[in-house]
Amino acid sequence: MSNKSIIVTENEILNALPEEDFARISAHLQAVELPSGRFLYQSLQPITHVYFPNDAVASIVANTSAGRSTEVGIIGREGAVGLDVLMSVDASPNECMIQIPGDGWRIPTAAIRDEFKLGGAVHVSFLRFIHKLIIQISQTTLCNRLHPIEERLSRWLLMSHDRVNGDEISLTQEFIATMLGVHRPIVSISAGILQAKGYIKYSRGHIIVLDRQGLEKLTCECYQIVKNEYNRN
Amino acid sequence: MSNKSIIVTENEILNALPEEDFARISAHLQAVELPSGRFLYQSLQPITHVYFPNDAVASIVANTSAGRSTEVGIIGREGAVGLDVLMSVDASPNECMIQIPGDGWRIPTAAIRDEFKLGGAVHVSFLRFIHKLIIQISQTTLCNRLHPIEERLSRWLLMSHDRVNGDEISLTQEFIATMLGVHRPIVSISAGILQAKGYIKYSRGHIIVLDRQGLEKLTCECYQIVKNEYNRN
DNA sequence: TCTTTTTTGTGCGATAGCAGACAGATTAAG
DNA sequence: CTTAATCTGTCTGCTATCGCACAAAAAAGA
Repeated sequence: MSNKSIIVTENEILNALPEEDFARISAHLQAVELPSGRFLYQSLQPITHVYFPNDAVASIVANTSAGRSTEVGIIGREGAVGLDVLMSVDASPNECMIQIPGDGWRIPTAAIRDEFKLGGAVHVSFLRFIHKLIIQISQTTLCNRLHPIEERLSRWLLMSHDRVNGDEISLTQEFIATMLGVHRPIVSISAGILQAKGYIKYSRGHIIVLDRQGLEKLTCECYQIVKNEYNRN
Repeated sequence: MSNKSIIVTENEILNALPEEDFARISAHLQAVELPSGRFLYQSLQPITHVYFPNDAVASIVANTSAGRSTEVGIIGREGAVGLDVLMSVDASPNECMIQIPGDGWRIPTAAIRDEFKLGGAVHVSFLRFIHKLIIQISQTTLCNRLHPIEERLSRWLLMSHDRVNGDEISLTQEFIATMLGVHRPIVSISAGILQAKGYIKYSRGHIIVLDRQGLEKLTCECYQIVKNEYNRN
């Protein structure tokens, strides 16, 4: 009886591992609650664990010293948080926080490094995910520069929706504005437009996605480009 | 007598390799001219070689189907182009082209993969560079969203200047506008402001950096954040 | 030298998004 | 039920940048 049959996870990286690789890792896995706003690592502070979200969603955020922020990437059940430690660094100028609460697993930095060094399935699948993340961040760079707010908001909702169970996303406009790097009233107006079209239902910190196809039609191509990369192999 | 003493390179990744690792790699190195506009790889096309620029500078560019573009990263002598192939992928939705001509080395994808698999100094230093690049792209994501054009232009000039020999950067406003993802006349005005301050001298496709410190004072903190990451270890 | 092409400077109207403020609505707390 | 806190919709003025256009300047080619 393998550990895999005991540890039930929704995390797709863990799930995709061959049984023997998973068995070695599972010895180090710790179940964690991931409440909203929890920092998984902070700017230039040591990254102590790598996290594997189940239904939680995390944001990688860059900050200015003037206190403004933008999300540069989003990680949920399809990936892992903190893989920076596999690239011979202990910290990042960015920070990572839980955007949508849930739970997940974590593993200490030293243990994941040992496993990575073995060069097996873990090595391949983690590098593959790092590449997907690079593409996501790259596309966000372009999107931030060239695309209007409604398309960006739609994309952001779709990417969050892809990573949660159900159709509800619980977040204030203030938070969304911070993630998108725009003025808060802009979110109010844009979300109002999406609601008027019937794509979402919005009320005091609770968004319900009503019509994914509507959002997909409205959003920029960035959504699909990143999705294609995530779906590759 | 090692190959290292025969092959003279300005590329810092190659230079930093221990002699025996370099010796194995050098057997596969091909000297290449890198003329302006040359594509090192194109969107979703196979990446056939990894390139190590000497004095050439390459841009990683993301495109929209509508024909607009933005630079997401810049790579020169401090790095290598096409390391995507080490992450179990053969292609990227982005493209990479030579922005400032010069020369460099290249090595076929298969050879670099073999070397990477050995897990030695090459493995460490390439992963380390991938992380630096991720931080550069992340910071560009924030910068594109939050910082005004003059600061972004200054940063871009500084990053290019860091990677060339001498103080001249030969590029049209049209090209710079494409890289920064802005309207061309905006570049005309911004560059005029930098020139009026005496930081640069501009004339028909030739920029001469006159006062780095001036540019460093004017640019946003993004420049230093990325530079710190590149200087780490 | 003359002509053509490329590159740059500049202008104008339109617009998206910023900065700050404020009141109404909803939720939470006492 | 009452009060306080939080969240959202809306307004006003303001600025940066876009979109488009066009002419001047410089370089390249004939």
